Amino acid sequence: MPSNFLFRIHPTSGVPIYRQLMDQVQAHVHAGRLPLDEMLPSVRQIAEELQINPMTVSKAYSLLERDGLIERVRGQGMRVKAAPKGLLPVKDRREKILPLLEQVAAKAFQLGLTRDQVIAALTPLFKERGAD
Amino acid sequence: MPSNFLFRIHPTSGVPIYRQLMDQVQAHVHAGRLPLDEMLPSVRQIAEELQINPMTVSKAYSLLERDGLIERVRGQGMRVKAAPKGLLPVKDRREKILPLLEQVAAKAFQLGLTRDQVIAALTPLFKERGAD
DNA sequence: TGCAGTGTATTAAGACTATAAGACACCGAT
DNA sequence: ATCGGTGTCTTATAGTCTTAATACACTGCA
Repeated sequence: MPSNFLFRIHPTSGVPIYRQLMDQVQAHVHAGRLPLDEMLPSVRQIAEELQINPMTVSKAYSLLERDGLIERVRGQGMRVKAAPKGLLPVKDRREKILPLLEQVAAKAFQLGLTRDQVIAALTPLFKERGAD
Repeated sequence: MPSNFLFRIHPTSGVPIYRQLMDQVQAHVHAGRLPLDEMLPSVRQIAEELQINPMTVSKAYSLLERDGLIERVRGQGMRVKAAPKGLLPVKDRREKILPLLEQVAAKAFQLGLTRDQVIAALTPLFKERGAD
């Protein structure tokens, strides 16, 4: 069993709890801490650990399932799902990430970081996955 | 008057508008883009520009005044009360944008977008800010 | 003195977030 | 079949966020 818990809530951030959970699941999947086909902690388990309501966790899980990142296994729980790579045209996928990129550009401007500095910081976050 | 507007709202971020405004005012003050004793844009001016309610801007201003960052001048508006802090080292500024970049990388991974595709989508967003 | 501009108070309404307690269908194992 | 586990549905309640329309005291200026 994993010794350290995977999730944490930042109460002062202003971001809804279910959104924070979604972001962290996504990050863990990307980082490989939640491998493919791995079962996620149960809603009651996370709710107990974070002292929040199970329905809040359920809301995060449901939206992640809608996004195709995880899947529901009846009577079992939620499982990390293989990315259905390429179902959507590139243009649509780009549109989905655009709001995030706008935040990046705004924050970079705020901090006085150039485009190249941002790219330099962003590049190592992309994992090597052999040929694309 | 400055040609470029100082504030921007990200509707998809989940962060309340008044919190976004507070963060941006604070960043501008710290960076010196809003110097000491400078008058801030009026609540109605910002509300018009961002297509939001004046009371939402007022809420941000009131909380910033409570924090001592700005002060109210009756009949005039809000004035910057805090001195600009020195620009942080690049390393610290990079740290501040890192969580956002991790989110970008994770989302890109989920969508099956490569590093180059992300950069291609990000670059034009920097050009809108003028030369760096 | 008017007048336009400043932030703010008020009231009302709607959407969203989170909690609580209970119930359900489903699954695996005893 | 029973039991404990899974996610989810339902109902209700409370709080926050945002908008809208109106009004007020205050200030600088013509």
